[in-house]
Amino acid sequence: MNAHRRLVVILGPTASGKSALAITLAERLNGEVVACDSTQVYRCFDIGTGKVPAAERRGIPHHLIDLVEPGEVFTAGEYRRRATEVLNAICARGKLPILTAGTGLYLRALLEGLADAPARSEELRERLRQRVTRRGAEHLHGILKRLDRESASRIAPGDTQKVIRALEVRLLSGEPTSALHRQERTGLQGFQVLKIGLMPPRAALYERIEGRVTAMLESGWLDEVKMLLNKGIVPTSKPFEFLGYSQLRDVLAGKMVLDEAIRQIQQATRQYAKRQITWFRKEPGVHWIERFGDEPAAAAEAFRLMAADEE
RNA sequence: GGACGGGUGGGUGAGUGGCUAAAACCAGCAGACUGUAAAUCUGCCGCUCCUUGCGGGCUACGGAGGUUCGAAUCCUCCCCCGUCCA
Repeated sequence: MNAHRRLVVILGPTASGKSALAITLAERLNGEVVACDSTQVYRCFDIGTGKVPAAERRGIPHHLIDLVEPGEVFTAGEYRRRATEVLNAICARGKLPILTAGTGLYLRALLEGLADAPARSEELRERLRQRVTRRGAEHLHGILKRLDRESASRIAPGDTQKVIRALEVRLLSGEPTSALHRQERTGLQGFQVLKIGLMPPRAALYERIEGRVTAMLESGWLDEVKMLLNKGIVPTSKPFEFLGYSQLRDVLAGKMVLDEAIRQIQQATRQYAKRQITWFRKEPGVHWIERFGDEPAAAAEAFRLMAADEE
């Protein structure tokens, strides 16, 4: 009965114009925007994470933004739960949900589901991390090799973060991660999904990223960071790892000059965009538009795709 | 004019006779990714040829010569850069 509920996903690298296209589509198709972005879920970190200011939302509701405090840990599993709820609620209201996706893992978690694996355990992670400090990354990978040979062969010995997660799953569930991953997972139910990918030419994208960084600074990014610090948000909390925030934090601490920070932020953002492109390239069933989302031609193409998808 | 120090691959920068197409890092490109994902990690990275191999050829350490079986590494001259002395 609800198989004809629709979901539009707009995906693409940072600065490709996802938000602009989403708002345009939402205005004309009675839609609401749902963010699929691991950084926008954090409150107070606004400018650098690219949240669309309320004044520029043209009355379109935006969801899954400002979900947690800076000190909290947010995960793909949590995103999936919240997003599923929000999507269902939007449809129940008779509106069209439009997802703007920059975080590939969250999108996959939502659409395809996650394995039935245990959530993270800070205590266990701490213990494993200490082992790495004392015995080295290779040692931990060796343990994984004994406990879950298959996962060990797929994870590089130097990738401590992933080695720890695999061990965590194995130790907490008693089963190898590889086995859990083979089990059936349930993805998003009852939606007809249309994926639109924005892929402007690389050089133009990089240029836009550079301009975007300076524009963010002009709109008060540095003051935002200053306020966060004054408010007492710990400088080592998770969101301070986000692109730009660590550099601006260092500028305010007198450890870096602004020009150097700008250079580094632009560079890091380009590298990030590249990683997103690598991830999205293999996302199945994407209708690619080789333009920025704010170009009229991109919107026209998106509407065409929507209409074609209707049938 | 003189005394030192230095000129290395896109950048920084090791290397003082063969193990060096030349460490390491950065940038760049490509890739991986199931609960930290704006994170984390991996590969490639002078040109070229093929039977794609711990394969062949060519070019390369400011320039030109020289010593040597062999030079980024030693010698000579020259050109630049930095510091100091006049």
